[in-house]
Amino acid sequence: MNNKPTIEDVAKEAGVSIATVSRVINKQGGVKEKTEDKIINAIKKTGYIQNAVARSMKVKKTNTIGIIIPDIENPFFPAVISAIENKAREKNLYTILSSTNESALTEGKIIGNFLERGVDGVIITTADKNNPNLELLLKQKIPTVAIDREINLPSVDNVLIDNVQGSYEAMAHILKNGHQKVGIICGPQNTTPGYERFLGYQKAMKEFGLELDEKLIYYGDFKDSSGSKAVKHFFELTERPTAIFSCNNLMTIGAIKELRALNWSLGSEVSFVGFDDIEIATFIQPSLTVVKRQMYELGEIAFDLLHEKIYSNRLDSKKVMLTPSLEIRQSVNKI
Amino acid sequence: MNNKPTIEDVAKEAGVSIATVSRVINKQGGVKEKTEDKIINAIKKTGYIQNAVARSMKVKKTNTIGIIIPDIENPFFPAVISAIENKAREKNLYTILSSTNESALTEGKIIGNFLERGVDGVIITTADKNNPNLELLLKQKIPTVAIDREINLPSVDNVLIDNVQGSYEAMAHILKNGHQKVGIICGPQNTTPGYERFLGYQKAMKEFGLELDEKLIYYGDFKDSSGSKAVKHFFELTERPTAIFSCNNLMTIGAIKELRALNWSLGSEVSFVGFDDIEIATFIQPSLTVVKRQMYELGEIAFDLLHEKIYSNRLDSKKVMLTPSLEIRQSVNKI
DNA sequence: TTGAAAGCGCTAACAA
DNA sequence: TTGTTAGCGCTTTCAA
Repeated sequence: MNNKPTIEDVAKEAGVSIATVSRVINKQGGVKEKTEDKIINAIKKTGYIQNAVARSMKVKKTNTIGIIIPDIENPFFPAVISAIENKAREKNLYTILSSTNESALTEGKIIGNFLERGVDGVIITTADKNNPNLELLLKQKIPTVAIDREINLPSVDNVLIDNVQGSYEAMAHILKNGHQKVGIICGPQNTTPGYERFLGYQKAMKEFGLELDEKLIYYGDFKDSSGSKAVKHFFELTERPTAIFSCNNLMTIGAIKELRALNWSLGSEVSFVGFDDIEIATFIQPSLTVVKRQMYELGEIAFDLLHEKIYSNRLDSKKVMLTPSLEIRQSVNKI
Repeated sequence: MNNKPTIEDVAKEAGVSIATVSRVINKQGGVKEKTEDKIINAIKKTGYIQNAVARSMKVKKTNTIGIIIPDIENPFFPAVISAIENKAREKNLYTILSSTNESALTEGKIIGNFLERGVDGVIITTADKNNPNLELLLKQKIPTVAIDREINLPSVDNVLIDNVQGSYEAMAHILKNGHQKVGIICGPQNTTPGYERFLGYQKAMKEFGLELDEKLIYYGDFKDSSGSKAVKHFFELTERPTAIFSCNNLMTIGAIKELRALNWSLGSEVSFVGFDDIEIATFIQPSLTVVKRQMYELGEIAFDLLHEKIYSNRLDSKKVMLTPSLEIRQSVNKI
């Protein structure tokens, strides 16, 4: 940011006042065409670029929305972000993205930074819905939309998918095929998807008259390594599960890798359903049955809600729930 | 950004001047402990958060670096970004990410926006190395590091991988196995990787005494659809290639999908090597031989160069070249 | 249709 | 050790 030309340089060059220059920059009208031409030329000549920092200071708007996600390397998020970015660009809004790496501490820092920078709104998938730093957002009256993981604070909108329903359907599909011993690879229980997907599992088990078995419940962290650890754990059991349900994409990948390493045959020896579709699902044999959700839609709705919140000063707390669908392929065998 | 508490509110609350408050906020020392305590309390009481916009205006630093990538949904970039973000966070710098969707026009807008916001530096994988808007970055004296795709402008650093070498090795591996008709799925020729990977192909063909055949050269756009179109094109040839080399990950995925749709058997009927590793590579049968590169390292080096450029006012143009490696798996058969 | 000037919230030089 | 004050570059009254 070295001695760039300022609005004053342009004014001098054009022989007018800075107020007039400001008027043409912001297209407010009420400037003689001839004057405007002079100014436009002066802008070109000086290479002037409006200083958004100074502008933000006056208008108290940054035209920027902050996006906070837990893990940029989980392909689910780039898809959602892509949707948000496209919509934001249409509306001439800009996005700041930061990823917390599933750490509530980092999340707190990022929120602080976003507040300092003065974002107009925030879209967040929180690493921990009990993170006290989330309340900072409210204290500063920053319009906020939670996505994928619920935040129970007043005036925060939530765009969620019906995890219970999604995992219930997955489980029902497994159980209808006669499986009785079904292992689950859970996500963190302090996140909505982690908790709710486990709920769907429990609901299905109960409905089909089956008891929960602690040995068949593995608590993972949504990273692929826990998928592989879970499979190893299940494999070492004296009574192995005949089917496994994995609660997210990354853990599914880890699990499938481990299945292969262990020579535990997918489909014939152990059925499998994963939450979230993944690239490899249709490439492996048998292809993988998964719970699918509309990531693009999720991002778009979140953006629309945020936009509305920012520009209409809406203060209530809306909740949108999308229903995922079961994509039945070949990885569940009949018993 | 509604009537948030300002430094003045804190000063009033603590009964001191704003200068003193500023001193403790910025940890400059020279403040009596008792005064400092009063101020810290006042900050808590008022819920004050430093306004980074106003601060940036004075110190002419935003502590923000802009990252521009062509496609956030290409998993190569999240990996690189992740590395940059981690390093940036360590140094208390923040990142703004925007993706151009491979459009030079959008890229221009994003650059403009970054300039307006006053980023301290930019890391960019350009959609078009001839984009005239890139020069804006120089005019405004913004330290810039190009990553993956070269930018030939004075004072721009480049962190590249040796595409020629990588694709040469891939081709050499194919040709050594006796293949003579090798199709290539190229990327856009106005990008470094697109152009150079094609060069490596040509170099290998020449060295092995083979003629180029226009029918075996397909010009794609680095998206998966062109991978599948390319395979279809090759399949319809009266003399089909016995091996295919794909120039990026997404096109490889599209190509493999099409291979299956066409029942054109990978390995036995057509050998295949892809540039960049992909998740499915080790999941399919036969597993896919690929050119691998160090994405994390790429991001880290780029960040280090940028950081150095920003804080030492270095003006020369460094160039770092990383060498990719061939990961030989099973998708190339001997003829 | 234009210009002068106040002030956004902050930092830093200077003074006390 | 603390306070006063001049801007940073811009937008926006108010006046001309």
